[in-house]
Amino acid sequence: MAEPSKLTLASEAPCDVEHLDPNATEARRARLIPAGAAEALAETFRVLGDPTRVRIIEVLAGGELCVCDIASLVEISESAVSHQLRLLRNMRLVRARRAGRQVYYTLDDRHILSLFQQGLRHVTEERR
Amino acid sequence: MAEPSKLTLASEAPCDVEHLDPNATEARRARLIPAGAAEALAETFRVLGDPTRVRIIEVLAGGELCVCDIASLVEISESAVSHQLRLLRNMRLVRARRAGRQVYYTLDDRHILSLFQQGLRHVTEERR
DNA sequence: CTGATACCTGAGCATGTGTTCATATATTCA
DNA sequence: TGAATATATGAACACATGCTCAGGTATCAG
Repeated sequence: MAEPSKLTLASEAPCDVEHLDPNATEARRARLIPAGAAEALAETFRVLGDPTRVRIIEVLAGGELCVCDIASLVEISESAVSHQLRLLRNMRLVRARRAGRQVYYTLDDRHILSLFQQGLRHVTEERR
Repeated sequence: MAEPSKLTLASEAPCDVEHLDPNATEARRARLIPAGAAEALAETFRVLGDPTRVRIIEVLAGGELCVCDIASLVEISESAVSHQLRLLRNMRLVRARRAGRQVYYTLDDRHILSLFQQGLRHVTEERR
Protein backbone atom coordinates (compact mmCIF):
# COMPACT_ATOMS: atom_id res chain seq x y z
CA MET A 1 0.00 0.00 0.00
CA ALA A 2 1.18 3.48 -0.81
CA GLU A 3 2.25 5.84 1.91
CA PRO A 4 -0.32 8.50 2.69
CA SER A 5 2.30 11.23 2.85
CA LYS A 6 5.26 11.90 0.63
CA LEU A 7 7.38 13.07 3.53
CA THR A 8 10.45 10.94 3.12
CA LEU A 9 12.36 12.75 5.82
CA ALA A 10 11.62 10.00 8.28
CA SER A 11 15.05 8.73 9.26
CA GLU A 12 17.48 11.55 8.54
CA ALA A 13 19.18 13.00 5.43
CA PRO A 14 18.01 16.60 5.74
CA CYS A 15 20.17 18.33 3.15
CA ASP A 16 23.05 17.05 1.09
CA VAL A 17 25.43 19.54 2.60
CA GLU A 18 27.30 19.10 5.84
CA HIS A 19 25.69 20.98 8.71
CA LEU A 20 27.01 22.60 11.84
CA ASP A 21 27.67 19.14 13.10
CA PRO A 22 27.24 15.98 11.00
CA ASN A 23 25.06 14.14 13.50
CA ALA A 24 23.77 17.17 15.35
CA THR A 25 20.26 16.72 14.05
CA GLU A 26 20.27 13.12 15.12
CA ALA A 27 21.36 14.13 18.59
CA ARG A 28 18.59 16.71 18.76
CA ARG A 29 15.96 14.22 17.82
CA ALA A 30 16.49 12.51 21.14
CA ARG A 31 16.02 15.69 23.13
CA LEU A 32 12.59 16.54 21.72
CA ILE A 33 9.74 16.96 24.13
CA PRO A 34 7.52 13.87 24.37
CA ALA A 35 4.95 13.24 21.65
CA GLY A 36 1.70 14.98 22.44
CA ALA A 37 3.38 17.52 24.67
CA ALA A 38 3.71 19.97 21.80
CA GLU A 39 0.02 19.59 21.07
CA ALA A 40 -0.93 20.07 24.71
CA LEU A 41 1.34 23.06 24.95
CA ALA A 42 -0.10 24.63 21.82
CA GLU A 43 -3.61 24.01 23.09
CA THR A 44 -2.81 25.78 26.33
CA PHE A 45 -1.45 28.78 24.52
CA ARG A 46 -4.30 28.78 22.04
CA VAL A 47 -6.76 29.49 24.83
CA LEU A 48 -4.89 32.68 25.57
CA GLY A 49 -4.60 33.48 21.89
CA ASP A 50 -7.85 35.38 21.66
CA PRO A 51 -8.43 38.95 22.89
CA THR A 52 -11.87 38.18 24.29
CA ARG A 53 -10.64 35.27 26.36
CA VAL A 54 -7.63 37.27 27.46
CA ARG A 55 -9.96 39.98 28.70
CA ILE A 56 -12.25 37.52 30.42
CA ILE A 57 -9.33 35.97 32.23
CA GLU A 58 -8.08 39.42 33.07
CA VAL A 59 -11.27 40.59 34.71
CA LEU A 60 -11.69 37.27 36.50
CA ALA A 61 -8.19 37.69 37.88
CA GLY A 62 -9.75 40.36 40.09
CA GLY A 63 -12.15 37.83 41.57
CA GLU A 64 -15.51 36.23 41.02
CA LEU A 65 -17.90 37.83 38.54
CA CYS A 66 -21.31 37.01 37.09
CA VAL A 67 -21.80 36.68 33.37
CA CYS A 68 -23.39 40.05 32.78
CA ASP A 69 -20.64 41.80 34.70
CA ILE A 70 -18.05 40.05 32.59
CA ALA A 71 -19.94 41.07 29.47
CA SER A 72 -20.10 44.62 30.70
CA LEU A 73 -16.42 44.84 31.56
CA VAL A 74 -15.20 43.10 28.45
CA GLU A 75 -17.72 45.03 26.35
CA ILE A 76 -19.03 42.11 24.40
CA SER A 77 -22.48 40.50 24.13
CA GLU A 78 -23.54 38.16 26.92
CA SER A 79 -24.02 35.41 24.38
CA ALA A 80 -20.45 35.68 23.15
CA VAL A 81 -19.24 35.68 26.75
CA SER A 82 -21.33 32.63 27.49
CA HIS A 83 -19.84 30.77 24.57
CA GLN A 84 -16.31 31.61 25.63
CA LEU A 85 -17.07 30.73 29.23
CA ARG A 86 -18.22 27.33 28.14
CA LEU A 87 -14.93 26.83 26.33
CA LEU A 88 -12.97 27.96 29.37
CA ARG A 89 -15.14 25.74 31.56
CA ASN A 90 -14.53 22.70 29.39
CA MET A 91 -10.80 23.36 29.60
CA ARG A 92 -11.08 23.60 33.39
CA LEU A 93 -9.78 27.13 33.43
CA VAL A 94 -12.84 28.60 35.13
CA ARG A 95 -15.43 27.31 37.53
CA ALA A 96 -19.10 28.25 37.71
CA ARG A 97 -21.17 28.84 40.83
CA ARG A 98 -24.89 29.47 40.64
CA ALA A 99 -26.42 32.01 43.01
CA GLY A 100 -30.05 32.59 42.25
CA ARG A 101 -30.37 33.80 38.70
CA GLN A 102 -26.75 34.70 38.22
CA VAL A 103 -23.87 32.38 37.65
CA TYR A 104 -20.56 33.51 39.07
CA TYR A 105 -17.33 32.49 37.43
CA THR A 106 -13.89 32.18 38.97
CA LEU A 107 -10.47 31.31 37.66
CA ASP A 108 -9.73 27.69 38.45
CA ASP A 109 -6.18 27.30 37.20
CA ARG A 110 -3.20 28.95 38.80
CA HIS A 111 -1.06 28.08 35.80
CA ILE A 112 -3.03 30.13 33.32
CA LEU A 113 -2.89 33.19 35.51
CA SER A 114 0.87 33.08 35.86
CA LEU A 115 1.25 32.54 32.14
CA PHE A 116 -1.05 35.49 31.60
CA GLN A 117 0.97 37.68 33.92
CA GLN A 118 4.30 36.69 32.46
CA GLY A 119 2.98 37.32 28.96
CA LEU A 120 1.68 40.69 30.06
CA ARG A 121 5.06 41.66 31.46
CA HIS A 122 6.71 40.76 28.20
CA VAL A 123 4.21 42.60 26.06
CA THR A 124 4.31 45.80 28.09
CA GLU A 125 8.06 45.61 28.35
CA GLU A 126 8.46 45.16 24.62
CA ARG A 127 6.46 48.24 23.60
CA ARG A 128 8.41 50.66 25.70
CA MET B 1 -24.37 56.53 9.58
CA ALA B 2 -25.64 54.03 12.11
CA GLU B 3 -23.42 52.40 14.69
CA PRO B 4 -21.96 49.13 13.46
CA SER B 5 -22.65 47.39 16.76
CA LYS B 6 -25.71 47.27 18.93
CA LEU B 7 -23.76 46.86 22.14
CA THR B 8 -25.45 49.25 24.49
CA LEU B 9 -23.55 48.13 27.53
CA ALA B 10 -21.20 51.06 27.27
CA SER B 11 -21.51 52.93 30.55
CA GLU B 12 -22.55 50.44 33.24
CA ALA B 13 -25.81 48.82 34.41
CA PRO B 14 -24.78 45.18 34.14
CA CYS B 15 -27.66 43.35 35.79
CA ASP B 16 -30.58 44.67 37.76
CA VAL B 17 -29.55 42.78 40.86
CA GLU B 18 -27.07 43.97 43.42
CA HIS B 19 -23.66 42.35 43.01
CA LEU B 20 -20.91 41.42 45.39
CA ASP B 21 -20.24 45.10 45.75
CA PRO B 22 -22.47 47.82 44.30
CA ASN B 23 -19.70 49.72 42.55
CA ALA B 24 -17.24 46.87 42.27
CA THR B 25 -17.53 46.66 38.52
CA GLU B 26 -16.93 50.37 38.21
CA ALA B 27 -13.82 50.06 40.34
CA ARG B 28 -12.57 47.20 38.19
CA ARG B 29 -13.00 49.15 35.03
CA ALA B 30 -10.20 51.42 36.13
CA ARG B 31 -7.79 48.56 36.77
CA LEU B 32 -8.07 47.06 33.29
CA ILE B 33 -4.92 46.65 31.29
CA PRO B 34 -4.40 49.45 28.76
CA ALA B 35 -6.33 49.33 25.50
CA GLY B 36 -4.49 47.30 22.90
CA ALA B 37 -2.56 45.37 25.50
CA ALA B 38 -5.09 42.56 25.48
CA GLU B 39 -4.79 42.35 21.71
CA ALA B 40 -1.01 42.34 21.83
CA LEU B 41 -1.06 39.75 24.55
CA ALA B 42 -3.44 37.53 22.63
CA GLU B 43 -1.32 37.88 19.51
CA THR B 44 1.76 36.78 21.42
CA PHE B 45 0.01 33.72 22.75
CA ARG B 46 -1.54 32.98 19.38
CA VAL B 47 1.90 32.44 17.89
CA LEU B 48 2.51 29.70 20.42
CA GLY B 49 -0.97 28.32 19.88
CA ASP B 50 -0.03 26.03 17.02
CA PRO B 51 1.76 22.67 17.37
CA THR B 52 3.97 23.25 14.33
CA ARG B 53 5.23 26.59 15.59
CA VAL B 54 5.67 25.18 19.07
CA ARG B 55 7.87 22.46 17.62
CA ILE B 56 9.84 24.90 15.48
CA ILE B 57 10.51 27.07 18.49
CA GLU B 58 11.39 23.99 20.44
CA VAL B 59 14.05 22.75 18.03
CA LEU B 60 15.41 26.26 17.57
CA ALA B 61 15.79 26.49 21.33
CA GLY B 62 18.68 24.08 20.86
CA GLY B 63 20.43 26.52 18.57
CA GLU B 64 20.69 27.62 14.96
CA LEU B 65 19.22 25.34 12.29
CA CYS B 66 18.75 25.50 8.54
CA VAL B 67 15.29 25.12 7.02
CA CYS B 68 15.63 21.55 5.88
CA ASP B 69 16.87 20.49 9.30
CA ILE B 70 13.90 22.13 10.93
CA ALA B 71 11.60 20.39 8.47
CA SER B 72 13.30 17.11 9.21
CA LEU B 73 13.10 17.48 12.97
CA VAL B 74 9.56 18.77 13.04
CA GLU B 75 8.53 16.25 10.39
CA ILE B 76 6.66 18.59 8.14
CA SER B 77 7.17 19.72 4.56
CA GLU B 78 9.79 22.37 3.88
CA SER B 79 7.14 24.55 2.34
CA ALA B 80 5.02 24.48 5.46
CA VAL B 81 8.09 25.25 7.55
CA SER B 82 8.97 28.12 5.29
CA HIS B 83 5.53 29.60 5.64
CA GLN B 84 5.66 29.37 9.41
CA LEU B 85 9.18 30.77 9.49
CA ARG B 86 8.02 33.79 7.55
CA LEU B 87 5.31 34.34 10.14
CA LEU B 88 7.80 33.98 12.97
CA ARG B 89 10.21 36.28 11.14
CA ASN B 90 7.57 38.95 10.66
CA MET B 91 6.81 38.79 14.36
CA ARG B 92 10.50 39.16 15.14
CA LEU B 93 10.62 35.86 16.95
CA VAL B 94 13.31 34.35 14.74
CA ARG B 95 16.16 35.74 12.69
CA ALA B 96 17.52 34.42 9.40
CA ARG B 97 21.15 34.14 8.34
CA ARG B 98 22.12 33.08 4.86
CA ALA B 99 25.16 30.83 4.44
CA GLY B 100 25.56 29.72 0.88
CA ARG B 101 22.46 27.92 -0.18
CA GLN B 102 21.09 27.32 3.27
CA VAL B 103 19.39 29.81 5.50
CA TYR B 104 19.94 29.35 9.21
CA TYR B 105 17.31 30.43 11.70
CA THR B 106 17.74 31.42 15.33
CA LEU B 107 15.39 32.42 18.08
CA ASP B 108 15.44 36.19 18.41
CA ASP B 109 13.21 36.76 21.40
CA ARG B 110 14.13 35.77 24.92
CA HIS B 111 10.55 36.37 26.05
CA ILE B 112 9.02 33.70 23.84
CA LEU B 113 11.44 31.09 25.05
CA SER B 114 10.69 31.71 28.71
CA LEU B 115 6.97 31.65 27.98
CA PHE B 116 7.51 28.40 26.13
CA GLN B 117 9.40 26.90 29.02
CA GLN B 118 6.92 28.01 31.64
CA GLY B 119 4.06 26.66 29.54
CA LEU B 120 5.89 23.39 29.16
CA ARG B 121 6.41 23.09 32.89
CA HIS B 122 2.72 23.62 33.48
CA VAL B 123 1.63 21.16 30.83
CA THR B 124 3.93 18.38 31.97
CA GLU B 125 3.07 19.08 35.59
CA GLU B 126 -0.65 18.93 34.90
CA ARG B 127 -0.61 15.49 33.24
CA ARG B 128 1.23 13.81 36.07
C1' DC C 1 25.57 29.52 -19.77
C1' DT C 2 22.94 25.02 -17.58
C1' DG C 3 21.55 22.21 -14.05
C1' DA C 4 21.02 21.21 -9.25
C1' DT C 5 20.11 22.44 -4.59
C1' DA C 6 17.89 25.18 -0.82
C1' DC C 7 14.56 28.04 0.16
C1' DC C 8 10.57 31.26 -0.74
C1' DT C 9 5.94 32.55 -2.11
C1' DG C 10 1.13 32.95 -4.06
C1' DA C 11 -3.09 30.56 -4.95
C1' DG C 12 -6.36 27.37 -3.63
C1' DC C 13 -8.65 24.58 -0.42
C1' DA C 14 -10.31 22.34 3.68
C1' DT C 15 -10.94 23.15 8.31
C1' DG C 16 -11.37 25.85 12.46
C1' DT C 17 -13.04 29.92 15.05
C1' DG C 18 -15.74 33.75 17.08
C1' DT C 19 -19.71 36.19 16.68
C1' DT C 20 -24.70 37.04 16.09
C1' DC C 21 -29.42 35.66 16.21
C1' DA C 22 -33.09 33.04 17.76
C1' DT C 23 -34.49 30.07 21.04
C1' DA C 24 -34.22 27.20 25.20
C1' DT C 25 -33.54 26.53 30.14
C1' DA C 26 -33.39 28.05 34.91
C1' DT C 27 -34.64 30.91 38.67
C1' DT C 28 -37.31 34.40 41.08
C1' DC C 29 -41.27 37.10 42.02
C1' DA C 30 -46.06 38.38 41.89
C1' DT D 1 -49.35 29.86 37.19
C1' DG D 2 -47.25 33.44 34.31
C1' DA D 3 -44.05 37.08 33.45
C1' DA D 4 -39.46 38.73 33.91
C1' DT D 5 -34.59 38.09 34.45
C1' DA D 6 -30.06 35.65 33.77
C1' DT D 7 -27.66 32.46 31.37
C1' DA D 8 -26.99 28.64 27.98
C1' DT D 9 -27.10 26.71 23.53
C1' DG D 10 -27.57 25.47 18.45
C1' DA D 11 -27.38 27.05 13.77
C1' DA D 12 -25.49 29.96 10.50
C1' DC D 13 -22.20 33.00 8.75
C1' DA D 14 -17.97 35.53 7.91
C1' DC D 15 -13.44 35.20 8.53
C1' DA D 16 -8.94 33.35 9.73
C1' DT D 17 -5.59 29.62 9.51
C1' DG D 18 -2.40 25.96 8.00
C1' DC D 19 -1.46 22.99 4.60
C1' DT D 20 -0.35 21.43 -0.30
C1' DC D 21 0.89 22.33 -4.89
C1' DA D 22 3.08 24.63 -8.45
C1' DG D 23 5.99 27.63 -9.54
C1' DG D 24 9.75 31.35 -8.43
C1' DT D 25 14.28 33.21 -6.61
C1' DA D 26 19.04 32.61 -4.99
C1' DT D 27 23.31 30.31 -4.77
C1' DC D 28 26.78 27.22 -6.32
C1' DA D 29 29.12 23.70 -9.37
C1' DG D 30 30.53 22.44 -13.83
